[in-house]
Amino acid sequence: MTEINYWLMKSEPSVYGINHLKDEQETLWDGIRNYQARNFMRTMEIGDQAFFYHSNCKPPAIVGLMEIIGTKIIDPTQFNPNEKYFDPKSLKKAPRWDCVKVKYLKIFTNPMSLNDMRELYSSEEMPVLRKGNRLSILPISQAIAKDLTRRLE
DNA sequence: GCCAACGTTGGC
DNA sequence: GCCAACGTTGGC
Repeated sequence: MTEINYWLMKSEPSVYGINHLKDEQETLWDGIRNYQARNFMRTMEIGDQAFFYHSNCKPPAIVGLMEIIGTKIIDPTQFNPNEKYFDPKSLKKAPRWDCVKVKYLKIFTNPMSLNDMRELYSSEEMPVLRKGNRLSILPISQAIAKDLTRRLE
């Protein structure tokens, strides 16, 4: 049995929330312009699962679950001058940014807020709790993922 | 709206 | 390669 990996992916609900994903069912997770976050995406594999985190809202929380269904996809927004995420320094020959495709799995009836997470886990075991961590894509350990899955229904 | 934390840029 | 200036994230 091969083990899947788990991730946490942030998005602002006013920009693209879990309900948007539920409506669309699938989406490209594009617009990531941070190398660390990009590098995490590059290690994702099809079948991995990601917890959907609502950021910059009240309260910040894990609200849903999704599955990675496509990897190492060149982010099309980097080449479009009309796009917010246009990167004039990215060359078609050597694209700087790529992304993954995700599929909606579920919305949790009882989301887990950032405060809840702080009470349940330490910042050592859960990177999203680390002070000043602004990365929008982060790994989640097997142990935490298991616990989250058990608590979130 | 504030601001701490941190990433990126670019002059030198 | 250093580092000041600047931009962004995101909790509060």
